[in-house]
Amino acid sequence: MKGNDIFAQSVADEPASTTRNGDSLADDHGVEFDIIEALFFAYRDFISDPDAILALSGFGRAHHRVVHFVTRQPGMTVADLLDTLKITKQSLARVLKQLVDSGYIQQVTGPEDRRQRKLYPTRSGRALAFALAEPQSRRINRAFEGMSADERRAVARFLAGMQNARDA
Amino acid sequence: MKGNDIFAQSVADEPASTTRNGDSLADDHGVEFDIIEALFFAYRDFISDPDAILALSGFGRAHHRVVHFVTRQPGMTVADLLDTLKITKQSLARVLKQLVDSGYIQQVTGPEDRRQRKLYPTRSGRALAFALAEPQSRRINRAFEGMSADERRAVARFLAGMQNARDA
DNA sequence: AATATATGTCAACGAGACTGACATATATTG
DNA sequence: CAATATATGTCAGTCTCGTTGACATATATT
Repeated sequence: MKGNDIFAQSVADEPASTTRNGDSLADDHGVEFDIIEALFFAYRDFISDPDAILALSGFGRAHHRVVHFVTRQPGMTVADLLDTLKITKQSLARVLKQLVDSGYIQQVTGPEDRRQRKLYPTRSGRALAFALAEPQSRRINRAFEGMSADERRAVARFLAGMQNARDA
Repeated sequence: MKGNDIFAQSVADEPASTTRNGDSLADDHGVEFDIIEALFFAYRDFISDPDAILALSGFGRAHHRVVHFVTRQPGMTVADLLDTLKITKQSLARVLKQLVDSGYIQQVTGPEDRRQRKLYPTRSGRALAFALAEPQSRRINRAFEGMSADERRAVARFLAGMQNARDA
């Protein structure tokens, strides 16, 4: 209905580039469109793996991240976690509370600084973290198949190079 | 206040693994925790690049994806786009409408099948797509620095291997 | 003529992020 | 010791972007 009769204008706008090479026209200007898209699809599928498992506990991806990092670095403080996830404490609060209430994470008053709450996974928290990591790990190993150790190191270097500079 | 005096229980729960190697204990079981985390940080920083630009137009990441794919594949239908993004049409509707209303995307009735709405970027839509891709592309090239053509191909193969099987 | 398909739209909802303001316990500092 | 700073928690409201379900319209297909 609306917007159909502006076809003429649309074509007049940029006919050459729109039809130049028939299909994809964005392999231009040296922009890494292919890698950009590959990253989008790879990451989307990568994070979809744990979703089924999370749904069983009624959790989401936010819970996944928390359980993961606390398992990776037991004893980290709330501030550490906020810094790692780059979210606000209000945002973390709900998720963390649910994980504590459900018995996946425990908070311990800091032995030196009693204002701190050091975070530890419980046994089931660790189990959950591993269960969530397992399908992702299998996907990674599948993607690594047929690659030399050098090539695998290149992938790791690439992923590190994609990150912002870290303060720590 | 609550949850602090269960420390004893927490420690009794799993003392060996929690303290075995001091810091990170999750390099266990052959799980690819390092790559999992590297992907998390890499992707988070990667998508943060365009956010500042998007904020200027009042758009979000959903708009980014639409402008990107329509620019990459001009003339794609709404169904194509839904299939690519793996979201519902109701979810796409708002975002697409805003982009059309703002003059970044045009809809053209399909010449063969008049039920279809083929999607094209306008000149400013293309400009936006390129502006958003540019910092991401620079980040990718930075991560590629010092890598051989073989290693770069390995990265591309890895990202492809991380994706689910595609129908098309 | 009946049915299927492509798209659009209304309404309600949920996850997960945000800002702003304020409370409490504990450390640090003047 | 008093004042201030820090770590954490919490209440309230908002935003983006996804969801499901139901229904409408135009066009194709059978």
